[in-house]
Amino acid sequence: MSTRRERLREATREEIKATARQQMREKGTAGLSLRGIAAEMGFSVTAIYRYYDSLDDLITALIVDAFDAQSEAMEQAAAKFPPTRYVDRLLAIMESYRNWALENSTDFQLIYGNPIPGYHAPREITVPKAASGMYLVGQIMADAIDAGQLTVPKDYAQSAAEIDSGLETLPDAPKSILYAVLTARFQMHGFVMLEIHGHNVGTIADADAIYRHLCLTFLSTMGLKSPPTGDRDHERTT
Amino acid sequence: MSTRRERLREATREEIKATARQQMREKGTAGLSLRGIAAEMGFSVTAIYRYYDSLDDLITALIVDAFDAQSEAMEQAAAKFPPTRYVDRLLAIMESYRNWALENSTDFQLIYGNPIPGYHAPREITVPKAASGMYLVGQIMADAIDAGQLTVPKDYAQSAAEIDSGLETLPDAPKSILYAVLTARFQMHGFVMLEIHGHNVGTIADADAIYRHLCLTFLSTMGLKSPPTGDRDHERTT
DNA sequence: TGTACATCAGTGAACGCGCGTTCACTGATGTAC
DNA sequence: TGTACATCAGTGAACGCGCGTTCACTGATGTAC
Repeated sequence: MSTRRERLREATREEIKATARQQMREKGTAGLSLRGIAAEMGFSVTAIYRYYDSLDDLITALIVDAFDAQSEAMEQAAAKFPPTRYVDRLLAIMESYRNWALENSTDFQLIYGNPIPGYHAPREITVPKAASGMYLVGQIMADAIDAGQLTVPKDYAQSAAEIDSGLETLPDAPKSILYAVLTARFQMHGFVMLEIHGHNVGTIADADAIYRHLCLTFLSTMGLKSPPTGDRDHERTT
Repeated sequence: MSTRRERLREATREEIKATARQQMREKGTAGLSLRGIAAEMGFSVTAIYRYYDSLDDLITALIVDAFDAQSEAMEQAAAKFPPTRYVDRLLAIMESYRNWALENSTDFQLIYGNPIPGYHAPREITVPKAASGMYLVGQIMADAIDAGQLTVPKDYAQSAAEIDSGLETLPDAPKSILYAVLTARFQMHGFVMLEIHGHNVGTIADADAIYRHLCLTFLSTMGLKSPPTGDRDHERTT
């Protein structure tokens, strides 16, 4: 039950964040400023303070939004296939990791790039957010293994001791699966980070193809025999 | 044949860069400023202009240095073992990638992180520099394969078409090897990037162990049967 | 060897800029009676 | 239904800060004769 005023207020808060994202797109994450946002909106600078206590406050809100948006993108990618098509869902998520980063590269940099000078993120907010997308991957992977569509590589089992002591304990997932998830994650993250900053230029001609191949190679180390088809027929209309 | 004046001049140029690195360590890459450097050195701001034409000029010099230092760290790591101990050399390089990044994290961020606002790196300088460490890896890997110590995984051969069209042509190295190098590189880079910004916190307890295990897992996909010993006996004294 | 001059290192004031934040204010919108 | 008052959105001036860069300058160091 929100009043008209509350709705307007919320709308303006959103508009400020949207304008902030636009500013970051144009000038980079470090180019973000309250004055720039206000000017873009036709506001006076001080009006912003009605909606956010400080610049830090606004940045925190942007970071939270970015984590949520990234998680949601991954969930939506998975939702394009029925729950039991585990491999298709995994591949879709892996593709969505890169796609979201490319389409929202300043949000991606805001989360994973250099910290903004003078800003310190409250850890209690960012740490839990950061892992949520990876939990989803771990869960699907566990289901896929239960269903016999994927297997944990022998290598992992042989070196269980190192993995056991090296990783944190997670609820509902054995450490071998966490390790597999991380392996994929590091590759995805490294690829995307290098791509965003232009460091793949001299070596990679077709980034789409190589990234996809990287994902498929990973799945094949997880025991996948042949590439999934990913038929459009089976995709859900969202 | 350098005059006394030229040597002093060069020493001051180096001192400025060293102070700049210190400033970045304390305030982050975006906190770098000519005024801050001058104050730290007990100089007036304008004295810096005797040595660098502008802030951009200085940043470019720092970037070039960082690329060189990273390459050198990798070469020195490889040099700890005799030339034919390919696997030990590869492992040492992979470890040095992370170690250098952790020990020189602001240099690493300067090269691979968010661009500094207002600064645009001259591509003709940074692009060739960036790849030189990877060439070294590719070369050792090719030698290791020739010597029968490693092999290109079957997966790569099967999907030669995608790799062939997706990658740029390199001198002296087949694309399958480039692909293998990139696979390792993405993992290393992703791990380090996440580690530097604190995103491994909730999941990884012993980063040293997991990173090493990641490297070994990679080498085992390259056909390595048992982990290398890396005996200290065989290491060169540098 | 000393002298005249050119070169170079470093100074200090000044310019114009954009920044986050504070403060006292105006005027519109909502609420209680 | 109208009136009195509280709440809230937004303004504009001002503060103090740090920034890169330009400019005319002083004094020391090196060089040519």
